[in-house]
Amino acid sequence: MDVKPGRVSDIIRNSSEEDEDAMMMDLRRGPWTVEEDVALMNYIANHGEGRWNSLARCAGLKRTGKSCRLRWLNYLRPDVRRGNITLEEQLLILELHSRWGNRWSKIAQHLPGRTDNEIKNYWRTRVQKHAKQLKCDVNSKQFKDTMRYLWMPRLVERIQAAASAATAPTGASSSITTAAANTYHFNNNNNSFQAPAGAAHVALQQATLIGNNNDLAGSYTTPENSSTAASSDSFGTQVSPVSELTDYYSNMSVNNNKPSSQALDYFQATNPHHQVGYHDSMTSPSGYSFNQGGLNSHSFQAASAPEQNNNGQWGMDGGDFSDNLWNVEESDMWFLQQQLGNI
DNA sequence: AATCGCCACAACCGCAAATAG
DNA sequence: GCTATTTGCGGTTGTGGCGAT
Repeated sequence: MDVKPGRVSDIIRNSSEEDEDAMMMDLRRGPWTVEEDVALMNYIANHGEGRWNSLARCAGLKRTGKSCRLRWLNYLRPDVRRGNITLEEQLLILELHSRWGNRWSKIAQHLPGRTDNEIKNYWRTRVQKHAKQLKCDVNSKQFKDTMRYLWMPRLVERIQAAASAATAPTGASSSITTAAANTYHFNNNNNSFQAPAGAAHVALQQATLIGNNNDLAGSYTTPENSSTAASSDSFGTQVSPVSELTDYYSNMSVNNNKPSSQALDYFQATNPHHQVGYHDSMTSPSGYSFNQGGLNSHSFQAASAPEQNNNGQWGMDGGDFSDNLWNVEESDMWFLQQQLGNI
């Protein structure tokens, strides 16, 4: 979403305690400007984060400490990962939410670089939308079973397919150029961030941060390449090895595909106690049964779903592969609706 | 070309827990 | 131990973008 510079109307004027303080001090709220972002980044680069109220004052920002903290954590922090939620991340979110419910910050701890806000937004916009389209409550047993027995196995399939396809050349490299043009640079000489020359605020929305001091080190994935990087990025190492999903995804046949994703490995851990993989017919605890035909990639491809191309492939019509991974979510909806129709 | 409605996401709000003084 | 302040979290809202009409 593009963010326009603040307006006069953004000056606070209502009545909570913090707002009254804010009004007394003529504090701003609403979208952040490039100048504010740079001021905040520079201050944190030199003094570190914490003590947000005093930080806001000392940095010369007419913002509440709360607002500064949120801006930093959810947006400016160098390690914040932007761009589409990858398939692996979707899978993790579904799994972790089924375990912990709306504990967004806890879930976010297992998705490096993702913020609780981003995950919460994903859940509300995507997952709840699916529940709505399936005409069931997002917290209902039926929807949870649908996620567990249909959607998640389907995601695993797609991750595997993506891993195979990733070995083929893609045309994703051009995105790097775009990102580079919208990049904030950290100047090591004077410990300051510099906005790109003539930066419109819209550029900030897609900018990556490149820092090279102790606190702000490294370069970060771009919105465009974050999806294609899914199979080899920083998943897994912080993820608990214990998953209920392993019960369902154990012994999955991966002989023909060799996914490199650690996240997928996470869901494929061998469990000697269970011989039934997701390709087999399953009956959910609440009594819904899901036949293997719907979960079999061959029969699935043979069906006349809306986004199937002439080659019987999913979304691989010559466009950017990461886009297709994302857009294919609609075919998931079609697929889930077909399956539920058979129940 | 203009308008409308929906969607996604950044930012805000209120509350509770943690920490400082 | 008490109070004030700060931090963290989950829920909600406001707004720009974009497709449909």
